[in-house]
Amino acid sequence: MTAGERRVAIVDAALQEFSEHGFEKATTDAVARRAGISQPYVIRLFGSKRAVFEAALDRAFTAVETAFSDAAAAAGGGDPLRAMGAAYGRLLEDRVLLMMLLQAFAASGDDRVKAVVRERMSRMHARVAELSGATPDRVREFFAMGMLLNVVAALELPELLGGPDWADRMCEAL
Amino acid sequence: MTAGERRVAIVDAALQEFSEHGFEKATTDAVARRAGISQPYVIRLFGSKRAVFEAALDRAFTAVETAFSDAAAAAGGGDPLRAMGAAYGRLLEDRVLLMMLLQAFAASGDDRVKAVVRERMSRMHARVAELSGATPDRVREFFAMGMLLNVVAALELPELLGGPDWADRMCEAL
DNA sequence: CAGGGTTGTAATCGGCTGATAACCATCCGG
DNA sequence: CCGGATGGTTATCAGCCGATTACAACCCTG
Repeated sequence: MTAGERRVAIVDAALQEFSEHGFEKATTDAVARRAGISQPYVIRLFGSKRAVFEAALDRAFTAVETAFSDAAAAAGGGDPLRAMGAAYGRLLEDRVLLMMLLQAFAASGDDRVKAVVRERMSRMHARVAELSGATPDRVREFFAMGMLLNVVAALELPELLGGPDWADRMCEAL
Repeated sequence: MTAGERRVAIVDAALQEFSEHGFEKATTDAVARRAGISQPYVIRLFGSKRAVFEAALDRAFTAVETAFSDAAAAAGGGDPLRAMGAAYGRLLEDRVLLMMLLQAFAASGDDRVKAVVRERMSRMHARVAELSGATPDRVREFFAMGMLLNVVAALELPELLGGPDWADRMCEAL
């Protein structure tokens, strides 16, 4: 397997580990085992644990951006913002991407992570505003609901549906 | 100083450390130094690092609940939900409480943390619905905007006001 | 088939950190 | 003044984890 393919596999594994455990608790050894290789090789291909984290974060943001672009393109005559919201809801299903974003927000105490997140969020905001043509108020509400859904995903509230009604109420936004 | 007073001081220190660094990266030694005592004493008074975290989390949730109750009580004839939103904005100013909540969400990969957060969020949701008398839709939007503000606080976007316009747009919700 | 680049591993190190154990100081009631 | 309860500390351990080093297998290409 080429180093490039290996890198992809490592980012796959890293996305799982970091999204579940966060930057600090996730170990490069767990990433390596998940990718089927040895821990030192992970470090060698990326240089450091932080670099692996940033690669995984980059993929997560890129996936969301792609989903938004595709949804807007496929919206046709409908409301692009609603189409993007539905696309985000679909991303929610596997929980991994969204948890990764939440972990990145939480890791923003670190200045480098914060800089990356700021830059990507800035891009995403501009892109959503451009694709949707919506008012600033609606765009803000769109992002607010997205953040709520991140937390809903983190707490695994969908599995509570049919339970306490507050979970229902929050989830029906989809 | 009595053990009870010491516990309060430790929770104060823990709130700072955990909110900034998250559960994993924050150290009991840093908490101890901030509280002006030795690291083993922190462990002895709380039993474990996790217990310190949970105590700090409890205080954060309680502070928010108190702020909401006070705001609703002081709302008079005005809109209680708007008053609570303003109160949340005021809490945002010191960033610590909100960051603590965000860290708790991120730490929800841990089942015990997740259980605590679910329970407290459930209580808070019920309380807000009761105090405000608002429709489920409005209550959900209220929480969504709160989650957005958490992220805004984490990324320290207010310091960007006057910079890229997306930060302005998100912050003007206050 | 020589040999260098590529892909990978085993062994190990070194620092950090939560937790434990043992000990010490101070205060106060009888 | 004695002795236990209370409020602490120092010293130390034991495990984890990221990173480094040195080495090994493989595969092309000339």
